[in-house]
Amino acid sequence: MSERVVPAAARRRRRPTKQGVVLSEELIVETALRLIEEHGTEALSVRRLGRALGADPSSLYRYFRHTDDLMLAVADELIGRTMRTWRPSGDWRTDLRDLGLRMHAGALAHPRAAVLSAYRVTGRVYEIQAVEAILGVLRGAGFPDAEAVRIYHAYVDQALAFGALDSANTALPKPARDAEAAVWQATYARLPSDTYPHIAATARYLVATMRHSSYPAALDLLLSAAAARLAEIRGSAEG
Amino acid sequence: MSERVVPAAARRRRRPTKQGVVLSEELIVETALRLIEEHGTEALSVRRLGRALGADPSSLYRYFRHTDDLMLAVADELIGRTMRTWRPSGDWRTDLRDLGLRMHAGALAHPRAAVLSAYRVTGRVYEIQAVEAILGVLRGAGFPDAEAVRIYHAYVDQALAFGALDSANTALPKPARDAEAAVWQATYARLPSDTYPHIAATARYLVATMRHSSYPAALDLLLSAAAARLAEIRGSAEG
DNA sequence: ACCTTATGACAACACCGTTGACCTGTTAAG
DNA sequence: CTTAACAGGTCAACGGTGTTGTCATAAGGT
Repeated sequence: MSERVVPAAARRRRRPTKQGVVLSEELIVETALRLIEEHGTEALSVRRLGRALGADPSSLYRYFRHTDDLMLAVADELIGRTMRTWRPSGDWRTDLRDLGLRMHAGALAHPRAAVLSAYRVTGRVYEIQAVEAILGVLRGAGFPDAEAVRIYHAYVDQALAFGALDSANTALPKPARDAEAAVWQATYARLPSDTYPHIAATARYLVATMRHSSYPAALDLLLSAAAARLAEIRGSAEG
Repeated sequence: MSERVVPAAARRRRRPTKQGVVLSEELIVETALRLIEEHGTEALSVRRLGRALGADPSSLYRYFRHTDDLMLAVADELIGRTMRTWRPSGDWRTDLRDLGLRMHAGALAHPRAAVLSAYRVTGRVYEIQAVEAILGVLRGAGFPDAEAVRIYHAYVDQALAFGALDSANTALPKPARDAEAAVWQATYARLPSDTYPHIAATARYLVATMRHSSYPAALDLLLSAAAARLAEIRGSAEG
């Protein structure tokens, strides 16, 4: 053993697989993403990925230390794709709203990766660029550094957390999701108004909104609060 | 097979295990929670739980259809514990803040259950009570129904999402967590200020805040925005 | 006291991630 | 052009997982 994984830059001997495929970090990451896209969250295992690539599962351990490492790479690629298509307009609130929704959408498109990337710091290129960009928007808007960091942190974690939450839900096997919907219709919509007055009174709204993610609403609340804070700051700076 | 699981109410023959334990849904749920508490997230598997109970793993399938069902039961018990110790004061903002922090803390204490309960509707007793209580606080504060539901949804999902996010992080094996911390210190704190001016400028704040959960900050932002919205509503109602 | 049957136990299945030992084609040095 | 080193692919195995079909038995109603 000693060191099984060789850093991508130092790779030289491109020996093809028995089935003729030439492996690479990128090919593996792409295939993993494709697998998740096509066959859902649970389709991703080292063994299946090996099969999809036309390589022995254990070969992957020449490129990634564990499954986790692989998932971090996938996660970073995801961040990269989101950032690559983002064009800041100059208005901080619009930009952060837009970016938040993009990150959320990206997460939904790749549920399993989203869950992993949400609670891990990849420390890879794209992640760093994203951090820089968001901090830039906030500081550009006039938030003082400490405040910018505080809001940055809440903003990013919120996007990641909702992304993970909603995509975990998305990734449920179909019967389970149907069961969820049924619970709302069957259980919550029919609770008696004497024991559960508040639920009964709002049942129609509840059933309607529960279908959609609450992320946009939560995001708007956060941005409103930030805007209010900024107005305060500007006011006291002038006064 | 046909139907392996018998509803709790209909159980009659309390046959003890080979090792002399009398199983029950409650005992299983409690043991599962204890196992998570004592030996961390990964200590929970059907087989280990069976061992801890002194029963064959397959016996558990007489009580729960799959692991998932079991986890939902665990999740609901968690909600129950949180609600049982909550004493509303009458001030909506204080109460929601308090409850949010409690839910978050509860999630952190039981990482694996938190992750599961975050994206599932249990439809069980305690969950329903929680929904009723929160809606009650919001409507009592004067939010009109549609608005109350919108805020309820964002509030709950945010609590669950951050709970899951932070507890997933908590549940990382120790070496992985140390690695995370190292990434912040080693990578982010040392980026050159010419290519990453915003990160460099705020590095000290970044490193400091990244240690703590951003949930309290996010919660406060959400509640501020809700308060602002409420003031607006009251204003237009009077005017 | 008997019979039914709920419920526990057993054994097996198909999967999983990971690793140590082995083998071989590529490549760089002579 | 040959050759030797070794990166990188393969194989087989380990110990784990959730789940299920089948069997055995003690509890409880009659």
